[in-house]
Amino acid sequence: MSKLAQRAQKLFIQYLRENNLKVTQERLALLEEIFSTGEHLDADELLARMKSKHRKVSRATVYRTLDLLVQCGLVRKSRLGREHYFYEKMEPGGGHHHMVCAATGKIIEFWDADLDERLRRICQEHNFRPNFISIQIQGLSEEAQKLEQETTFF
Amino acid sequence: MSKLAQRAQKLFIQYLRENNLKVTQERLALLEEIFSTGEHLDADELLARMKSKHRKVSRATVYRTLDLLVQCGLVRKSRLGREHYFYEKMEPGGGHHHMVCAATGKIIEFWDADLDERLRRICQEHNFRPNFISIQIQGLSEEAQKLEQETTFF
DNA sequence: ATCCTTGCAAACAGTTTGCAACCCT
DNA sequence: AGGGTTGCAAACTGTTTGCAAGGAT
Repeated sequence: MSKLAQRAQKLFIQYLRENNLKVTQERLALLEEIFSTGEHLDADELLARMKSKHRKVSRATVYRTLDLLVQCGLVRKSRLGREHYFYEKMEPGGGHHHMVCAATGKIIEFWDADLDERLRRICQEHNFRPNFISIQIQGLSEEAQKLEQETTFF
Repeated sequence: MSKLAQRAQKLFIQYLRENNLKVTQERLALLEEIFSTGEHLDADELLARMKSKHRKVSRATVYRTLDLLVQCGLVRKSRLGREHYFYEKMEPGGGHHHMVCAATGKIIEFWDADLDERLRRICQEHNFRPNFISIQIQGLSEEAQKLEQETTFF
């Protein structure tokens, strides 16, 4: 288990205790799985991974635990232009933005400090606190561009 | 009917004819309603408006017509961090971005030329054609900030 | 007359929830 | 022991689809 994962577990347990919630096998196993993998995953993916690797957990528990993790700030939940939510672990200083292909759903991550700074200023102007910023650019990825016939009038 | 709406209708009819589709009452009425109102609306809102104003149209037809309008570039469809899609008419030169409150779902529109330019450059770097850019910033609006107790560890 | 479109209701996908059995503390 | 938690299945929300009746060309 990585150092980050260990820290996350500690924080999660702390959060659970503080709120009179139980530290269960399922919750710890889910947290571990989330922090042991790459970036984006949706509930089904997580469920499948749990089924194959650690331990069987019900779909309901997956959703309920993800909810808890979002509430305590260890995971962020977004809807990137597609049909379902996806989740990703929060990493200290691991800020990044997303670019989403409107046709294929492909997600590209990128980071641009200038952009970030400008965004924060814009948020300020609108009295909007950017506790976490997640940009979503809809566009067409390379692959999609090949298939596309454009029909834009304006 | 505004000039923009008229132009949209003309283009829509042209699009329909070119594709061997029929110019029906329902389609025209839906287009008119979309172009006669403000910015964002979801399928249900549109359905409700049709029910009260012009003419009853079925939910299925609403979705099917919206699809057509998206395909011919007169309407854009996004998912702004929330549970359903929303649609908005395309206006020539009416580019704008969205900021979405992660808590309340409130949508703020804004425009920032610098930001736009920077985004286009980033898209280029990733071989991503931004046929339309729609940023989504997740954050907390003023109202939500009042209710919120922060629990962010990182 | 032909073929497309509509409306209905059923199907669907992803997510949420009520409840009895179960597990943490 | 007690109260939160799990798993199951049913409920739910938003969207899509099959099919018979109706409308556009």
